[in-house]
Amino acid sequence: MVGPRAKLAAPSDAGTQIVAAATRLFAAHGFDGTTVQDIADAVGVTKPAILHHFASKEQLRQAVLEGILAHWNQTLPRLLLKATASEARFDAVFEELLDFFASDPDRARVLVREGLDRPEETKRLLRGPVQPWLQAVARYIHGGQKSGDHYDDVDPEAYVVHILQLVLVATASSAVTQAAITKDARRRYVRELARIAKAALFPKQKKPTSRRPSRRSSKPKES
Amino acid sequence: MVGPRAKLAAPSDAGTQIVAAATRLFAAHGFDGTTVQDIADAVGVTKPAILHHFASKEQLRQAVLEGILAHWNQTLPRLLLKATASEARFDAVFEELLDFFASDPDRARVLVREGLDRPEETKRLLRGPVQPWLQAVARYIHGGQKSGDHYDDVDPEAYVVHILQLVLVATASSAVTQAAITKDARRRYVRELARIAKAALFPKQKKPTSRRPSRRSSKPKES
DNA sequence: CCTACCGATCGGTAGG
DNA sequence: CCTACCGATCGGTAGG
Repeated sequence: MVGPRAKLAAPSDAGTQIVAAATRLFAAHGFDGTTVQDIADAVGVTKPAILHHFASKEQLRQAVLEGILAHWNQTLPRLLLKATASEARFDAVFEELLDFFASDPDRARVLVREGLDRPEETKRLLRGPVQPWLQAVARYIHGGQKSGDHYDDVDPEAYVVHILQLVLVATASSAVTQAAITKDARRRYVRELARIAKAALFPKQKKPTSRRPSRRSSKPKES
Repeated sequence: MVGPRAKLAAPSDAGTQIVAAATRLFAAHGFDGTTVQDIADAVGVTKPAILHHFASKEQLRQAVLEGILAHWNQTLPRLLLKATASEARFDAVFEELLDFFASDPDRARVLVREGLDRPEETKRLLRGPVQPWLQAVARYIHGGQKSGDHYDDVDPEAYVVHILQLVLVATASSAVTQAAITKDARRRYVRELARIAKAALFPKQKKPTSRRPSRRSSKPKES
């Protein structure tokens, strides 16, 4: 142990640096496509040094996943507090959900890969720690249906799963899929993503052929 | 060479079998998570036999991708011929699109993995051979907007990208994500996926609280 | 946390 | 000479 002064000077200790590098490399190349040596090189230590902090490559993977889920559990409750079945709230919450993943696409990439590489473990995750959050959002939507704010043929549980999945993969591979959009890709990509999620939930008051922004107050039109 | 009779008797030759096994294994474990020996074991031959047909593991990956794209190019034109901006047509075309991927989820899994593992190559694919198909669908939607069948705030290019992405990932990881739905998961999963894609495109005539299927002629309801 | 290694297995290729 | 493989092993590298 070092002195109390040094404790605050080194909050980013070795283990944290290793998990950060591993998250980035697992996201880019996958678990099998990343060697312990790759991580050691990224951190600037030797391979045995990595395996001193994490007894196996497998334990390093679990640490990466736990780091992502911890960040999730820290952010999601605050995000859900904002959620009600009003249109303005939806925009705010959805934008925050996007920002949460977009702020570090590597998290989304790791999660998408995990679903492909380890389906059974991911199922247990979905049926366990993740389930309550999905159910909470589904209940919000169900409440919005009763009050007439949402379409009544929405399947709240399935809707939440699909939209979360769409946000995940859209974030994970945004750099790739935006290549299919000819110009102003980033803005249109995010905008349409939010529009789809919203249009599948909220009935529109205005006619499809009318152009006047009749009721919405400050719609950020393209300039 | 053998006699002409034997030529027709062996349409599923060694190369075809190898590509089929490689597709399945790459889908489940990824390119780096699959060894040439794994593929050899799956086919029932030795490793050098695999590397006789495909000079390297890398060339085998390209053969797998080409097989998927060939199947795509064979099916998509017929599928697009059906597409017009009518609601009934949308149901039929979207169902076929789902069936196309759902009939072999491994294809979707390989494509999702490819987007993560080789972003630059995937970008080139999207901007090259895939682009015309996306543009064609986008033009259909644009036409539907002009005739008032679709919302006028749909971004056709971005919509096509997102919905294709959603169908891809929903197919690739359906077994996993359905675990988050408590009961009757498969039916509700597919049904809500189609509903989201459709609700983001077609304005609804009926009020959100009404239940009667007012105008649709032969909706394929659950039996 | 390093140097120095292990059992095994990697993708790929030799001669036959 | 060709093809479609085999048993064995190449030089390197994996996780530990």
